[in-house]
Amino acid sequence: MEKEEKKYCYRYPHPAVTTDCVIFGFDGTNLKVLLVKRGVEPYAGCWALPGGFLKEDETIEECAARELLEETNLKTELLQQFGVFSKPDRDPRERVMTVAFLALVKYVPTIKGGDDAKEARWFDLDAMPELAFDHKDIFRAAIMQLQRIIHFEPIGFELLDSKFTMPQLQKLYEAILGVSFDRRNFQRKMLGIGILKPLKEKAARGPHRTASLFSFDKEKYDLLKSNGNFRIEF
Amino acid sequence: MEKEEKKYCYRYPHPAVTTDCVIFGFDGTNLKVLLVKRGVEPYAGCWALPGGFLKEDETIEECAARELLEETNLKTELLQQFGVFSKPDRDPRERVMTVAFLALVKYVPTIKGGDDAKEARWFDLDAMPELAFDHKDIFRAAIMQLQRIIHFEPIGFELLDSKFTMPQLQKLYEAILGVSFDRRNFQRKMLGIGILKPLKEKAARGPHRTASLFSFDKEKYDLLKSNGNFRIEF
DNA sequence: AAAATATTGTGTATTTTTTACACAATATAA
DNA sequence: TTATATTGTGTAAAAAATACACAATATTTT
Repeated sequence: MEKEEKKYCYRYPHPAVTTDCVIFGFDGTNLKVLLVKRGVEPYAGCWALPGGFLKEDETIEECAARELLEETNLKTELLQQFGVFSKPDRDPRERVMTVAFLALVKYVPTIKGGDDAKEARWFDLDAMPELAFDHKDIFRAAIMQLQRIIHFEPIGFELLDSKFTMPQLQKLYEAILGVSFDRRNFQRKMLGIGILKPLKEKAARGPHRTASLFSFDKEKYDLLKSNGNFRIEF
Repeated sequence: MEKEEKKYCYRYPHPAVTTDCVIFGFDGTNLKVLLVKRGVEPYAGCWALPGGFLKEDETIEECAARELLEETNLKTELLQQFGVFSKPDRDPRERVMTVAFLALVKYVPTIKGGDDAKEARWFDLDAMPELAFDHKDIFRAAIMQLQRIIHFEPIGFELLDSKFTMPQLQKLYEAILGVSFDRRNFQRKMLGIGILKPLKEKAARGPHRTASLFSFDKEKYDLLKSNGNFRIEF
């Protein structure tokens, strides 16, 4: 290790900087998180949040987007930083500070891992494995962030298919907030916000009455957002 | 410059890391921000957010608290990170990434500058000077963060004296949110939350009727907070 | 000493929003 | 054909938000 060429030199100590992404997906019933299995030490074989080192000419946002694509081949619907984790000894190799990102993606069951053929898969929130580094702390902070931003961002539409039923939307909100809503009141509230477009189509999915489909009305959302009038209270 | 000893060497490029604090105070009428005048290049003589470089063995939070104390001699009532600013060219010297903090302090008119005798003073939000680096962006993000957290944190009590009147509290909320409230409805809402202790004392301050004083009931607040029931809607 | 001024304390009626709640319709599976 | 599970739909009651006005009082001015 000491033999490696060290060509980046500074007068003062600089930490290494990484991004780590907590990627949420929704399979229709459960909220899930995407983890990758580490191939190298430290924590080889351990599950971890996807992430990697900041490059010289990219912003922290560009780094997160690049790493996420490289490791999971997923397109993000929302990617937002929510915290810096900087305990000096959080990485045994050297000082590494990480900027944590919350990512929302449309769920696809099987993830094609990254270039380095890392295994990647979804975990239910209540069946998470041990995580490398301080990733458990980052994960916990991400859940709280998700519960916070649900009031200010239409995150349902990032996580659901472009056409979805009201019960699907409700299940998603219930999964994120860990509560349950009255079906009729939930629907009234959502429609009242004015960013749902009712479609003519229906979605048949089982031995019961068919649910109608909706889509996200992005124009109306952008209008509300720009007027500062978008807010969902529960 | 090139003659300086460069003793911290790495295999890959590492950015320098700083913290910058957007420090808010309230003088009873206006919300204010504390700025320091830079003594050295780059941007010598220019106003900037107080901040400085991360040391080897401190977390980013410890760095922010240390820098804030060193540069302003103020005790913070609330200190919370809200964003990373990382454009590769934001500092002309070298790559410097900054973690931005929001700080709330009890207002004192005159600030005793830091060790390096930097000038430090309060500015009204609508009379800010030009700022160094990308500090204008950081400042704007801080205002938005403040407007966001006012719904989840009792920030009035961080910014006001330990005893305060209802009109003072109202003026503060109005200053932060940029709106005005009906006096009676504001009082009813605030008292309804249940974290205000009415005091026997009164505060005489002018040619008019005296206002009663209140204090913050931290015990009740902690109780509400731990039950997840603290939220102020406007 | 009296009057003027500015600001505080206080309550109610109206509107809006939230909550609680039940039964008929229908797509599939048995 | 029947059973099953889930959807669509409306109303009444409770709670919360809003709009609004006048009497009280500490200081300053006359």
